[in-house]
Amino acid sequence: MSTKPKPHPQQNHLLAALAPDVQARLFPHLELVPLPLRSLMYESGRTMRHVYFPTDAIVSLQYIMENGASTAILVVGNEGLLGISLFMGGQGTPSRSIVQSAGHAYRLPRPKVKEEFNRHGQLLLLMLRYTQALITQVAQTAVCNRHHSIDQQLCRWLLLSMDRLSHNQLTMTQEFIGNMLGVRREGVTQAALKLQQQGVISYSRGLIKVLDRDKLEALSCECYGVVKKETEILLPYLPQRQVIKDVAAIPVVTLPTL
Amino acid sequence: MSTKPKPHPQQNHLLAALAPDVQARLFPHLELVPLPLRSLMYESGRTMRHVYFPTDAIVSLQYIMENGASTAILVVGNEGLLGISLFMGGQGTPSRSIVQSAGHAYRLPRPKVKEEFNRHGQLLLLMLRYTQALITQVAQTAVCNRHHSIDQQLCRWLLLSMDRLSHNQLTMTQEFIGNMLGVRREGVTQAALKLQQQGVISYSRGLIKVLDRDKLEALSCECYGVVKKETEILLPYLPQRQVIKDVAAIPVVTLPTL
DNA sequence: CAACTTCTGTGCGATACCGCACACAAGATT
DNA sequence: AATCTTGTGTGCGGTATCGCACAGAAGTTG
Repeated sequence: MSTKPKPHPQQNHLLAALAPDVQARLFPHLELVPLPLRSLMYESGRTMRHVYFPTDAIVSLQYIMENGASTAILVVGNEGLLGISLFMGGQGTPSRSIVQSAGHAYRLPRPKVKEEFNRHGQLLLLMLRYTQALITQVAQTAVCNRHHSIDQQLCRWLLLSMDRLSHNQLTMTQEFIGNMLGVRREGVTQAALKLQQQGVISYSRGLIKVLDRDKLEALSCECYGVVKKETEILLPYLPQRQVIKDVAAIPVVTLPTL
Repeated sequence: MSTKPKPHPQQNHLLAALAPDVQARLFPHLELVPLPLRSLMYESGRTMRHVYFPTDAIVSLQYIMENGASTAILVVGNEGLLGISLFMGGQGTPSRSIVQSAGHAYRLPRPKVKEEFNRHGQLLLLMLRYTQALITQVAQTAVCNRHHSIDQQLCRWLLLSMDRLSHNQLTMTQEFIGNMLGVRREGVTQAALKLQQQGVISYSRGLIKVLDRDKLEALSCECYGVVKKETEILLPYLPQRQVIKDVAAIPVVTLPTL
């Protein structure tokens, strides 16, 4: 086992934006959870027991149809959280959450979330704001699914993923992207080929490198920009505070295999 | 002017579900607003000043693309409310709200909503639960747009509208439905023809009558059922209470022309 | 009644995407 | 090296939907 440095809770923008006293209250109850590539964090019908705040992982939320077809409706990274039903009032959602880029998340158990909800403090306000941004993303996905080509949607998808990473490499096959966009793998192949020929990306066997981000944005549909702009209005980036010193004291948890 | 009986606040399920003391506190601050067919209740970029609780009107929320194409992502009737951004934390949303079936709504001004939010009472809990149901509807719309035929989506649309009416007649042209579904008018014509030939609906010049609701459900995609089921879990129907006696005392407001 | 507007029906070629089948290429396993 | 698995490229016919053009039908207005 190597001793890689633990990710810090402040890598998650929502946690980072909290006032020092709120951080001091909450952080002792956080648990660090490694999120391996392609692991399932949630499956329809189950009950979520934690809210997850990703630090360096990306999670996709997808709906599965009766015939097995699927579509991703949302991408969550360190700008957000997973498990809104815990404070919105439901037990779960008819969706599935899959780790799209390996990393970690800090999680807060349900009772603590409830406690914080009742306290009616800063965390609740942030969670609700994030939820509103989330709705925008889902809605724009609906519009995009209706009106835009696979080419455009692939660009949007790559950008959504890029924004939540600190580097420019994505680990996902065209088959996987097809599942996320709800289109055929061959359709993704065609679109990816065009992008590669234009020098926007390069890829091989599940490893995609983004070479020209500006061009990618230019080739994407407006949906990416609309959501980004709206999110920035709702969740303006707040300077990270440094409060916790002893990250090492936070326990590490292993997700049960699903 | 005729003296039709005013709709009662309790016709809105969320208001009806409130405890008597909450109703007593809130209802004096409600205003009745007539919602004429096709009027615009909200347009992207504006600031919403009220939360609207429809009693007998239906409102559609749509996103407009740069090229003018549009798609409805949500239908709101007496089961819900309009203006979630007022308590979720934003100023507005990049969407447009149009009255799809004439009727009325009671509205609560922003300061009162805020007050109620801070009180952290039953109304907030209900609004959040409704918001979660709303997310499910938007997400399912995204999936539906990706995977289902115009035929199926027309059925879903008719059912969504039917559920929010007390009768079986819809006043909307095929052109209008096309705008809502984000498809061509001709596509709607084809789908509607099939339904009429099967005796499921009959229609003429903007007036649609649903003749066989069961068949409509059978012909619809699963999306309708998924959302309905999820909504029923989140917002089980609560018996209506009768508290307010003097409905006539509630002021009637006219929406500014947009 | 005539003229006009609105709504609905229909035809036709173009296009995007699908489903399927298969070939090939890059790693992984033995 | 031989084999196997996984990921990617390609071709082909089928289908849903589009964009456009136009015709007819049902109300509306003058």
